[in-house]
Amino acid sequence: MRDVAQTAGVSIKTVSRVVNDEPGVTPALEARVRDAVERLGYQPDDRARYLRRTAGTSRRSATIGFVQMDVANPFFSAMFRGLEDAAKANGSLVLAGSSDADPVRQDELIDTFVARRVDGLVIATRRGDLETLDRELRHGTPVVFVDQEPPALVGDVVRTDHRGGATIATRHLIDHGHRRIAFLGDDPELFSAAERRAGFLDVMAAAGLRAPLVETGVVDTATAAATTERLLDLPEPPTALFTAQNLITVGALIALHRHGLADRVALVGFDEIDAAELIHPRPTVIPQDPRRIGRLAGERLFARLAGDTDPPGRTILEPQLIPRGSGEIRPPAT
Amino acid sequence: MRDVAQTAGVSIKTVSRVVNDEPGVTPALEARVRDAVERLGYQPDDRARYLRRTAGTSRRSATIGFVQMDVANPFFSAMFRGLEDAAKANGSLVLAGSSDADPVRQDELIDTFVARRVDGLVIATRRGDLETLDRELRHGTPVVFVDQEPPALVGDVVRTDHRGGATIATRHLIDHGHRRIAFLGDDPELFSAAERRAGFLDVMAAAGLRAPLVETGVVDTATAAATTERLLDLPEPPTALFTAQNLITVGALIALHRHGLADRVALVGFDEIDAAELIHPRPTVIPQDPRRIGRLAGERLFARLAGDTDPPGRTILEPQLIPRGSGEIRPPAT
DNA sequence: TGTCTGTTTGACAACGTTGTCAACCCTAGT
DNA sequence: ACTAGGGTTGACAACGTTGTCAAACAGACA
Repeated sequence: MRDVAQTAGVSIKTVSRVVNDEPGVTPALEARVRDAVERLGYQPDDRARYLRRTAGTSRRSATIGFVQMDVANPFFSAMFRGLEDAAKANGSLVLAGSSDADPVRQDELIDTFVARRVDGLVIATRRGDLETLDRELRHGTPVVFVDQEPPALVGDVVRTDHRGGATIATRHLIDHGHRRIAFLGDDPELFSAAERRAGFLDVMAAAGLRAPLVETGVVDTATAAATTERLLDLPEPPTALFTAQNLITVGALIALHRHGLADRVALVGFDEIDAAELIHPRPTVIPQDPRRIGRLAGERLFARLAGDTDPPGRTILEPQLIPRGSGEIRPPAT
Repeated sequence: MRDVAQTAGVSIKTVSRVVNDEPGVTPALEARVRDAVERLGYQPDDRARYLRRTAGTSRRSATIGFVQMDVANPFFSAMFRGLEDAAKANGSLVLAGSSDADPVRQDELIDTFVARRVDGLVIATRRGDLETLDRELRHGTPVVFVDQEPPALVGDVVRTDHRGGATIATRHLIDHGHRRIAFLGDDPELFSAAERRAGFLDVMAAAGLRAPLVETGVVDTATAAATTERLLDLPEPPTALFTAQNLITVGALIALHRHGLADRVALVGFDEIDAAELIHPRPTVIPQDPRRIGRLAGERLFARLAGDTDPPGRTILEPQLIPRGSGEIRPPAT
């Protein structure tokens, strides 16, 4: 900027005025400055700009931080996109990092984001405790939790009704005559996984059914396939599966195909899966809407930044079941 | 930081020394400072830090910018992850934005990233011309192009050998006896799409075959399905399809299934598709490795930042065909 | 005891920008 | 011709941090 001022033969303040479209600059001078800007390829430094501005008006860094489990997971990348849409509407950018469900990495990311003075944080946390966050919350940085819910309601939450979705899925299978229903879910340390399991157990108990086939800690497709095969080999195998996450659904379907049981054992999955149209039987699922979750989380955040001081609240999305075939298979006559 | 200094009863420089682990601070003072930092929940402001540092040692903002078509596209989110891995290894973060293949939005993103003084840019550009980039390149900001290639080799390029992959796919179909092969590809304004089409046409010509069934501008699954149905209804329908992108492959498969021709018409697709194991017949594909592309792009960028001044070069990944069934279907005896 | 050395500490400028305010110029009104 | 007033311009401080350098202090040696 100093160079530009020198080239144009004006003070740096005048250059500042021109690049900020402030009124009160003679057209002739403005033209000289713009010309110099062009020639030198000058671009203002937002870091210095925001540094100075935080004092006067309450300008922000126009950046929000998104801590997720894994950027490459379609569920999170769709959420990312929703968040980006909200950020764009508010002239902001999104800094994103993957925690891989590692609490240490998660804290590192939060620290780094805060050091850069992001205006707010959106977090899909695995962790129960939130020591690191405490500091930021005290600092006044707004935090929105997505998908997962922290033990205490220290910030807004946007998520699917995991428990309700699981309830619908389980009831659907019971209504289609199933009694021996297996549950396959992720690590119950995750709020979402625990809730889905709880929903399953609720409905089973309410229907007076025992639930001996509850598998947790199923983290990927391969494990899901292996677990499913083990269940199918039991003396009394399940007549239906409730697979409580997208990767698990895919793994279970692979196992069913291998055993030639895809048309005999019912399956309802949580989350939509890609290419569902091409799979036989077409899978019945309870889809989430991650892009919407991301967008809503972003909107909550920007509402906070705009001055909303309501106590933290929950935005719960109610999922619906999409019957497509696999969930409507009836149990064998016995 | 001033507050911390006041609380601990020392100068702000001493606080700076403590938080930066500089040597030469009495243990007693250091303890007082650390205590004050803890009590006040102080966190240094990286913006100011880097602002000051750019002068002395050649410190960077420890941020790189990633301009992609769509964060939510699995191809790009995998690439994002690879880039993040490389960034993490270099203590950096990734700022990402979706251009939706809109040149205006793309330029906006580039401008914003540069205004934040990212250390480098990774760009998956749709665009032919690169006006906006010119300025950054002159400025010395390194740029790595991924997946797509700009008209002039103004920066490093990391991408799959689109043309070579298309060659392999086409030859594979010809080797299995096909003569009437249809091509379905994305907008040829995209470098990758143009290259794949060129590879297809090369091989067809070399084999002395005419290629009247070349469909371009197929941008999504629905269009791909409709186009495929139109082709199948021709008086002389193709006996094989080369679908030059993941979404197109899915759309074509849906159309084939609807017509009951999935076992009769051969198909080879560019890009891996999810749940391939579950689809019948299992799709033969030429997969790319987007995560690796992202990682390599990141490594090129950090090599540049470390002082590498070689002329810009290409890193081309050679894809391989995975035969899984759909590509090995032979044409009807006529 | 005086001096020299080395270690610890702090005052100050600077990074690139904008907010504040005073100085300046021009025009118009007396 | 002088002054008031408005519009244009620039000098300077400040944002939060670190680099530079000098001051202050302590200890060791003659």
